[in-house]
Amino acid sequence: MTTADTDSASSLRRALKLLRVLADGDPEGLRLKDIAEATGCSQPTAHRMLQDLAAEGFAEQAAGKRYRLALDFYVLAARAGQASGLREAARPALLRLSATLSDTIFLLVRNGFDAVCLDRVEGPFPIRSFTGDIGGKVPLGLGQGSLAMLANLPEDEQEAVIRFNIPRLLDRGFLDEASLRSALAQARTRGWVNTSTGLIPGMAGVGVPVLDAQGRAVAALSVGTLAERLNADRLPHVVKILQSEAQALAGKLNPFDVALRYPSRSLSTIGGS
Amino acid sequence: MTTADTDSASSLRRALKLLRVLADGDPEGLRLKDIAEATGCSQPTAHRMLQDLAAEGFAEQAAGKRYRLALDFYVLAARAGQASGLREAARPALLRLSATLSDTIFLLVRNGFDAVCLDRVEGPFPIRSFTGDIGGKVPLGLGQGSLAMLANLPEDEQEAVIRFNIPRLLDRGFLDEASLRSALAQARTRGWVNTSTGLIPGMAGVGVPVLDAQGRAVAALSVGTLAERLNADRLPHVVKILQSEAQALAGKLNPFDVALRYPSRSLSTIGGS
DNA sequence: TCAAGAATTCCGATATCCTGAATTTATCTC
DNA sequence: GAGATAAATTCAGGATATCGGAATTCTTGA
Repeated sequence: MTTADTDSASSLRRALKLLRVLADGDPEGLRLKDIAEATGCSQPTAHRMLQDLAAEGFAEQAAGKRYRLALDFYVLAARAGQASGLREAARPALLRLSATLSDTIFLLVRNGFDAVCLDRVEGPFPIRSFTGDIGGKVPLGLGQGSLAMLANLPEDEQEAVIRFNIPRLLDRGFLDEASLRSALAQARTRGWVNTSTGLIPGMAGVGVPVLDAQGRAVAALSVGTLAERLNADRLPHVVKILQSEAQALAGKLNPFDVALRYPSRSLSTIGGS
Repeated sequence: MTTADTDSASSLRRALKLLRVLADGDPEGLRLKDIAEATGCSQPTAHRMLQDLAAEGFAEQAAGKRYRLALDFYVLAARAGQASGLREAARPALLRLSATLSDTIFLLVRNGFDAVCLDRVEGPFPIRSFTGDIGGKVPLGLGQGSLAMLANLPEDEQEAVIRFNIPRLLDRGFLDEASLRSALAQARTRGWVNTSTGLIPGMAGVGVPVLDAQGRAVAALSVGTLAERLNADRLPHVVKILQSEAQALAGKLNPFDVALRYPSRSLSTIGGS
């Protein structure tokens, strides 16, 4: 709690919070009153911020006076940057995997103590997953890809993440620390994860890490499918093809230094909030 | 120039400009000094804004003190594009089209006076296009999909767009207003556009509009390929399959009210800047 | 049609933000 | 490897833009 987020913050930070509110809210748009309430600022203030956001193309007013994020925001993010670099680089792999396996494929990256779904290509089967849509977050350790990444972090980081995430994992139905650690050990030695034990009934998946030059996990590719589609016959094939794509992707990533934004400030920031 | 962007603007708008600078800049990150210069504010000011952005997870410091956009920004943006859920809804169609035609498929939406590339699935052939990557913009009227959308706007809107875009189109190699209007008329009656006349040598494409319940274009599907791959034999087939997907997509869109953000403020806003 | 609620505008007080200078840190050259 | 240069970061005072309450206009629902 070095920098409290409860009380006063700079006007910029309040505006950014406002953006978050918009992003989390109904895609159809939010009413000014609700926005003001959610951000904790007065109605005129929210209104003025939204005016500025709209003037810059970051927000727009839909029918019914509702405010929502505008396309420019998306365009900006899509255009450039490290995250989208990875996404662009991985897109062909996702498409190939999806076409070959006829299943839903996820691209995850690590962000602090979470795994974030950067991209997803849907297969023909209806899937339920923790990660959910693009942009969805899960604690590191929950789910195939998420677990695969956690297993391939440097010792100390892994330990810090585990300590921080254990309560969150338990909250979401995970068994206990011992089984997490044994799963991690297995994942590290085998190089892949499968979740047939399924916290989600009827679902199963395989996740493999994408490693950087130092052998640390920077991302993960994973498959989510129906449990019946991951039988003993098919599993080895799925693992093999996933690993092959992950390795190819890792090769392309060499020039990138995917920032883990971990040791510097984020630990205290995230831990403290 | 109602609201000048040259001189003073609210601090929020300056911060948003800063975000633009970051997005446009080197993915590896930008130096504080250059950021300050690009945004036109002093170095300490830029620094403070970046601190706030970093604290909220919108920016981060890569190695070498360089600043760049951070993951949270992309996560948020991923949802901004979903304003209409269009991208998710269209994804399967894009994949089918790409698989069937073995060509590059674009999903475009209208945004003010531009067509924006919301999604793209690459085919095996190397393509050059105006729209470029995801997030890329072109003036309405330039390119297959862009033209298909413009052709299917309500009269008055179309007229306003044409007036505004003519100079921009001429700048980019378009012939003249008369040929634009005849192309639009043809596009409207036929229901599709093909650009074999190619402003880009060797390239050709087909674009069809995605219409809402009122018959207005809200999006477009288009194919971009090598001119030799769009011969008289194949063209009808491509048109047919594109139209069929566009129609199916339009059906899915019924419940949505895709805001055109047009008549209210955007015209003056965009026109004035 | 009326009424209640929401959105937008206005205005004064004040907290916040900006500019300039100083200090620390990194980078470059030899 | 060490000095010098340039950038990054911190600090403080003063000006200004920001904030919130109240009034007005507009919309929504009865």
